Amino acid sequence: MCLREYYNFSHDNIPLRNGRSIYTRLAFSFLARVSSFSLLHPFRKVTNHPKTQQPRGGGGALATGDWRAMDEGVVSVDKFSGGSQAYFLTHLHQDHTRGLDAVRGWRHGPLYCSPITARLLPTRFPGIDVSLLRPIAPGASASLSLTSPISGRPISLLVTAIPALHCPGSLMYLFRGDLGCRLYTGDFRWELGCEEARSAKKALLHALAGDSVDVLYLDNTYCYPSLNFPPRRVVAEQIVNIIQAHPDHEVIIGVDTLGKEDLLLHLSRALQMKIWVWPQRLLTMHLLGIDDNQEIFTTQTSLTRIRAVPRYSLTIESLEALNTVCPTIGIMPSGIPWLWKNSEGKAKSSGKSPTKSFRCKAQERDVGTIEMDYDPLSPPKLFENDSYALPYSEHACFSELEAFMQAVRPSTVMGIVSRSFCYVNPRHHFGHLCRDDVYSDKTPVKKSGHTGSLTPKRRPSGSKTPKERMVRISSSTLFRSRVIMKRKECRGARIEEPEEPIGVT
DNA sequence: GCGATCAGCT
DNA sequence: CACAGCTGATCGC
Repeated sequence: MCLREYYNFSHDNIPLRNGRSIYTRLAFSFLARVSSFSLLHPFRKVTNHPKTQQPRGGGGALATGDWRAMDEGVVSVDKFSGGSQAYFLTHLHQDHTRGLDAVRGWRHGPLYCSPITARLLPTRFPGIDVSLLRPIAPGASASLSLTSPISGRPISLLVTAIPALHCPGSLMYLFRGDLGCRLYTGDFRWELGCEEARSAKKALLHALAGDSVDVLYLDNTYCYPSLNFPPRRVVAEQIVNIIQAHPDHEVIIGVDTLGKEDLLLHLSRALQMKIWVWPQRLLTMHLLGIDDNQEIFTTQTSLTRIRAVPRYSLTIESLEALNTVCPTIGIMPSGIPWLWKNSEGKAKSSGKSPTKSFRCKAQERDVGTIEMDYDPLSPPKLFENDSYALPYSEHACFSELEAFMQAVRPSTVMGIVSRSFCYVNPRHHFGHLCRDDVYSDKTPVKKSGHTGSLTPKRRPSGSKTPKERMVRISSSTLFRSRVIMKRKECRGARIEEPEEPIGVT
């Protein structure tokens, strides 16, 4: 395949070191966007107010209707379709910003987020009215005086931002006040072996001030008992070793638009090498302030053999194409288990993409239990001999979720991720860690919505007994249930409103 | 014709 | 089977 052919086919945004034709559709779209980049408006300051004391028991001070109001007219998290009085963004990944309008901007109301997210938002949503942004620093609180759209009575909330350690600027939100005590984790990691996570735990416990969480909305992405992976710093060092073992290779690392910066920084420092990123990613790095002297990241391909490329660009075809020009290895740092489990470097290359190869493996495993525990002694391979997948995850693994549950001990817990590998309701695994699991045996396997409003939903029975839930679930069961749920979603299945507010007895 | 949303895919 | 994200098709104004 000649170079021109290579750049003409779909994954044409991986550059070569000779620098030819590196600017791609992605790069051009970045340039178009950056032209409309404007300076940030000075943000309105968030003031702290004394904690609003509320009776225990999950907001029992208010009538049933006010719980629905929290869904319909008070507060939304990672949901921006309007109709609420205050909006909260946990982090700037695309699947958490649906409803934010990139062109016409944001008009629905005050939008709370971290200062880092506020800094990045105008680059992703150029039309946003920054005067509506309400940055909350990690650990800080803000008080909200809202109104029940049903009763017209005032609602006081105190929200505290907790570092989520998922990607730069990611936050959890702890809500206390007239609607009870609710913790929305967003996507998070919880590596208690690291100082950052211990500090986040401290901040969380401090914010709780002895109060207990009525409803925990949990990142259940990897809520499956055998999904455990090492801390990120351990995996980062493994990636260093892999690159060092290929001194004459180009290296392609798949990353997203935000996240895994610490990995790239570690690689750069450990290997004493710059890292190529695409132009928008470079802007992001500079906005994050992690490479002010421009010593680490570059958009010049001639300066380095390590390139961070959009994750979707790292495929069998792109690697094969690159290897026709120069020896290249691919590295996929990802928590997705079927990428790094036991491929033994013998992937089926008949498929056009890594996905197809792994789908075959998943089907072969359907008869058995999923076993995803990571073995660091076995070099993980992605889909060819020259590619590697490592469990560098920005989401908490099962043991971390368990530790989190033990620290929080909520009255009840709900998963916030519907499109994930594990869509089993976290209550199936952590019900015993809930103080008052009022929905035992009555809950759907999966929450219908992805993220968003803060009103728990439930569906009448039909789920398993507690004993049945303890049985390890085969991947075929997971797959079938998933398909069913997806079809229901496609048909527009709805979950009815809760018959009574959580915690009201 | 345009933007928003959805479907499909990786 | 998809962490998050791209692309093209379709729909409604």
